Amino acid sequence: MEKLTPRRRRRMQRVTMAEVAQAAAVSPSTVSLYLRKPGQVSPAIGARIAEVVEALGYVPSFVAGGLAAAGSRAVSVIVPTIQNDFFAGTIAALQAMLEPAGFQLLLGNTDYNPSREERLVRTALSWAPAAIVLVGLEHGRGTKRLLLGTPTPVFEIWECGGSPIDTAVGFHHREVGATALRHLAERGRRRLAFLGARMEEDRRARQRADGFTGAAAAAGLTPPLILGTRERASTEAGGRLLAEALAVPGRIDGIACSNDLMALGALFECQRRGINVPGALAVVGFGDLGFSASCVPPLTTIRPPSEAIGREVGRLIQERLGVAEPPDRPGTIDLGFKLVQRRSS
Amino acid sequence: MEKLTPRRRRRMQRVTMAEVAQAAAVSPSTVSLYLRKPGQVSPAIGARIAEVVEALGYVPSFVAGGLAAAGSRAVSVIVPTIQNDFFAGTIAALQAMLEPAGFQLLLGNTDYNPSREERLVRTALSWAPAAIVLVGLEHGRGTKRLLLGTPTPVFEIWECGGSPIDTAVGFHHREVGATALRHLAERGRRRLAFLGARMEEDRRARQRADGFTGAAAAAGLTPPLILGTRERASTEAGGRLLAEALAVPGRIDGIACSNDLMALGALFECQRRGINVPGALAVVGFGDLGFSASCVPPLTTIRPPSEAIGREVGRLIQERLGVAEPPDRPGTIDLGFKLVQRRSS
DNA sequence: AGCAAATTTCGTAGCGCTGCGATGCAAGCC
DNA sequence: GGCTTGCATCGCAGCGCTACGAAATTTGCT
Repeated sequence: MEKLTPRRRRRMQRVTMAEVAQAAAVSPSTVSLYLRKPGQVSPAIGARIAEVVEALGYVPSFVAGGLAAAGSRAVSVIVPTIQNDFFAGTIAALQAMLEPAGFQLLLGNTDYNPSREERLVRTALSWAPAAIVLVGLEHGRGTKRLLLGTPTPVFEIWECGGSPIDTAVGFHHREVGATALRHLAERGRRRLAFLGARMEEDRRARQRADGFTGAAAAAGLTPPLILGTRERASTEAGGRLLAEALAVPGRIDGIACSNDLMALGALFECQRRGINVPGALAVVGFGDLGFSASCVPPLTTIRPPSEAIGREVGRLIQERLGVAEPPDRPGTIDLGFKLVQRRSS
Repeated sequence: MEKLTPRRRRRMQRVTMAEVAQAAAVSPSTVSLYLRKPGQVSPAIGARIAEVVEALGYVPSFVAGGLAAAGSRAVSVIVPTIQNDFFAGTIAALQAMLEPAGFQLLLGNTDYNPSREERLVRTALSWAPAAIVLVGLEHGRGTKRLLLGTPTPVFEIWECGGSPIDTAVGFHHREVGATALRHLAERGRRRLAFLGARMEEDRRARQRADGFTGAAAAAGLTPPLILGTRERASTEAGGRLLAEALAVPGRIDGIACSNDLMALGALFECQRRGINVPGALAVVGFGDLGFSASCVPPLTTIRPPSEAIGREVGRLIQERLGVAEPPDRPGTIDLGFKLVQRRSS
């Protein structure tokens, strides 16, 4: 029984580790060891291997490596949208932490759709990533089941206060809303409104609105007007919602927005209508985006720890690298936020 | 010679395809076939497999699959930065095209650093992606060598006019600059300036500036003032550069910016100084970002085909899926751009 | 020098899956 | 009936690499 047709399989790589080993006159194990832990190989042989790698243009296969090592150097990040400076900042910071360690980011965006989130989590797990990062503490049944059943570390970011699957890194959105309200109250504002985008889907925006309302009650103020829109945050929506708020009887004198982009739109609307900010209307945003410090007037806003979240998660992932067990119990890291007062309030 | 210590290796998966096969009383090949091409398996057996998959919570391993199939369902995307609405839009569109086909995006950002680009390309290739997407036509020596040596399809996006490695999908930035200039000239502006960010690193911003200058010469105008900054585009930088431009003797009456964010900053600066736009100064941006239609005054800008690039690349990747050979010769797809006139000019 | 200990190198057995050809079996044809 | 044809299913040999333990070599110590 001999091979009649020698099976010819499609090859993936041009140069394999075995070829490098042969050219350097060492065993494949040594090449592998050198590539992973150069310190454990004698300098002479190391140099020889390095030379051959360079000469042959060898590129290791993470696919094969991941299979053999039962785990890849990839981190799955699943966010609602990347067209949003909040998450983009976190992702960039995370990437900056992870890149030196040779990690790759696997990106997915759910567009605030739970069933897409589940599909993405499933795909993510198929890659056997070193960790999986997703936004928020609320997930669909199926998603939760998938995540609870995996040994992969799970990081839930940009939210605090619920019960995380593994580790949460974020801050309290209710507290953000309450802070905005207290600030406006301190500035003497009494008739307030909250302008939000995507309030149905974005639980965190809703939490900020709730915190705003709650703090108003605590301060003995008239319940604030809560206005929302289905669309994503934009200056256009901000302008439109402000117009709506102004049309309501009983003149408002202060607003908070779920996003600086909305706040900027409100500022534009004020400019169009000749409303003095902060004289007639105080405006507080959320996000401290690129333009917030230099618009007219500069925007008072609440700065979330976007980059800090990315950095912290990056750090935790590396810390957990070798560790097989998840921590004894789920943990939450509250990174807080900061009110940045500028001239719009 | 018997196994004294039965080698125990770390397992990657909780449930493997073999276990699914056993539970469904079929061979692993059939499970694999069903998962990849359900139509080629009889309905009865297909249903049985589906049931077992669900019951066991089986998640296939793309790592093992990719190794066996010599190629993975991942697409590497390497951009200068994701903190920029331009590229974020392209990535989102690409993701939307690819997600239904089960692809994953591998993201990297170079921060406009060529050596980081090379490192990222190397990492990307290690994943044996179905395609690799990067921004621009200019790459370091090493990067180019890596890309020329791979059978993986390479897409260079957001630029046209050079010689692509494989396929380019973008538009002409020089032409963007020229269009901005011609528009300003038509509106009767004669003393012009161009405000750019990251001009050293961002070749495309430079090309827009060059096109602006070139068209000015062609129109017989005084050579425009070209002002740049090292930092990334921001309203703050836009305001500062406008201040610089206004300080130069010989009053300017029209500006073009390398980015709508810069243009917005210029508008803010005008507002602060009481300069009438477009009366005393016409402003043209680039990007048509979210706020551009609703700022004060609404911004005339040039809209790049951000999403169209993503969609087109997504389409091309799927088209190339089974095909082993790259197209006969490199190709370029010019998606054009559009001047959107609003009230700032 | 002689021996134990430490360090460096190697051989081998998979990781979980897919592609290829083979096999079995029912249907179609002369 | 004997033959081909077509279809569904199966068996097996890897894909390229890493973990593990063992072998070979060097080092340290008396």
